[in-house]
Amino acid sequence: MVSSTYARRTASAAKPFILRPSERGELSTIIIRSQNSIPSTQPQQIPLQKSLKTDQNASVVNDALKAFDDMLQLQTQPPISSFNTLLGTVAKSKRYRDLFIMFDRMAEVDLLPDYIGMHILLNCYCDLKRVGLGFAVVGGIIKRGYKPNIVTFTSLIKGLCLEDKLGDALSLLRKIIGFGFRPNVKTWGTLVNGLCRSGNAKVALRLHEEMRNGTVGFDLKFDPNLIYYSCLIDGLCKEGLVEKGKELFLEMEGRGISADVVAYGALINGLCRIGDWERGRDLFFQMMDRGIRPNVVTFNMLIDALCKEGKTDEASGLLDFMIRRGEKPDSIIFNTLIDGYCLERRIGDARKLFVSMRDEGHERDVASYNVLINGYCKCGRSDEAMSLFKEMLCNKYKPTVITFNTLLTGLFQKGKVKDAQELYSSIKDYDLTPDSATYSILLDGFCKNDCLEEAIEFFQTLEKSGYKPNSLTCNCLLDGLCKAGKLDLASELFGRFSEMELAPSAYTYSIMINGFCKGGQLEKANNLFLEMEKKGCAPDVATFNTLMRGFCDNNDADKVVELLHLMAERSFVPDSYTAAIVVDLLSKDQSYLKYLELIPSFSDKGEEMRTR
DNA sequence: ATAGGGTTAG
Repeated sequence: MVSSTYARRTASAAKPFILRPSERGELSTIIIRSQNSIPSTQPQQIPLQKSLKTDQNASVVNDALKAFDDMLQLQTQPPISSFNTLLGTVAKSKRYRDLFIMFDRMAEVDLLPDYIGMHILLNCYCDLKRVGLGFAVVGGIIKRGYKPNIVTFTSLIKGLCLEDKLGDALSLLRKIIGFGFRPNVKTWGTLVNGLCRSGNAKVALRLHEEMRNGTVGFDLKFDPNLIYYSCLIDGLCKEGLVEKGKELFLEMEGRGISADVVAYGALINGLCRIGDWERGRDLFFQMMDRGIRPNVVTFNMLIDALCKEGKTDEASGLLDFMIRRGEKPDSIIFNTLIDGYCLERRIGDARKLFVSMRDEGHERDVASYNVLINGYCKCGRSDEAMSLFKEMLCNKYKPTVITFNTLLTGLFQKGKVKDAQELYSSIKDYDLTPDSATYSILLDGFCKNDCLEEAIEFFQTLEKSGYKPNSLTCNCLLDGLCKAGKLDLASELFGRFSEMELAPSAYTYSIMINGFCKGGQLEKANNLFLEMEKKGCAPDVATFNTLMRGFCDNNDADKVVELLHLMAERSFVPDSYTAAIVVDLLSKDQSYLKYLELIPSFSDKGEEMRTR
């Protein structure tokens, strides 16, 4: 190992520590007084500083920053490990902007970070989704004569996962295993988390099972812990595989690992999301019986679940209960409840809570505004949504892409195409970049407001700018073209999917099938239905419904019945659209009454699905 | 002194 170089400078070379607005867009700066100004013990805060009021770690971090500033000015420099401790504290609080300033300050006095310090920097880049810079740091680590270890690679794997480079993460893992590195439980946890967050919980589960069963194909010390299991359980639950999650939960406890509030939360949230509020509540009580104290996050899951069920008053009661238990509500809880009122179209109550937040000293954040703006938009009150937007700007809240996407949706819904276009062009003025959702909203908005030309033109501009539209964005235009009867243009765009390296989804096919059906080209619709299966894209209930609706409207009842049989064969659960088609079919021709027998077989399956 | 977990808004 190479020892770190300390070149010392006089204490006066170090500047007072001035923190700039951090990554999270905090509104002001704080100044930590340097020794030679006022010898105060407390860091001075300018009142505008928002995050610090709510951030419990803020004082710890501020103390660390002050100590760091002091240490840089000492005549006898403390050991590098002391700097590392402070770097580690700030890194843990995710105050990356401050962390970079610390590294800058160190560089100013020629104090090179050592092995640990470089890993803190590496991990920081990975968290910021700048894994390329992370690799550069690794290059620096090697250049300095250090050897990367499993910590180095775990950080890189996380960075790759965060940038959605799952394939690269996996091949890096394979490579280091080949080099003889031994991934540990944190490495596996990182990978499992990465897989789950990118919608690959099933892959994570397979990996888990292979490791557990010893069939993974390489030498492995499998020693899962609570956090590892929590990642997996949460990932499975988020993909709706709650029963698998429960199994893993039991497997974990079977290994003597007791669940904590997070592990329980994963399951409770999973159950709530699939609408199994009863079992979610039971689990909540079970958790409390075991002496595990629910916290704000747990309560938020339940409050959100109640809100989504339309039981906002009960949700509000639960919030009171939480407060009585001594948990301090945070902005997320309030935002959830405000959203609940909005969902119920109780915009007055939503506004009241929004106002009372400020009056009672609870910090609002940009999401509070976004939620309420969405509420107004959903109620068709886009003017009030826009005034709220202006109000948030006046109050120095920085809008996000979500703010714009919400407003754009609201404006298009009210047919205010010009306003929407204007708002869209203003996005860049806020240092924001539209995302794929913005593009979809624009395309969809143009199409639904009879501005097909604008939609086509916008799409072309996007492509010319080098942007690669994703399939969801293409679907918007595709749907617009189909609904406008421009089947030739739609077919052309559909035909370009592979050239654009996009895979049509079941939804894409449904759009095209619907287009052909409405255009009276039933055969083409049917061929597309057959084609999608050949290409490995499984139709879903909506695809069946679309095609059946086409045949039904075309009075081809036999074909509808054939498709109904096919659905039943494949254990599809029919929905209300399916039901409407069947009803239509029967009203057209009583002789199809005999096919009613299909319905009980469906509903049995539906029941089975629900109770499983 | 460096790597891994849960909640809201489109």
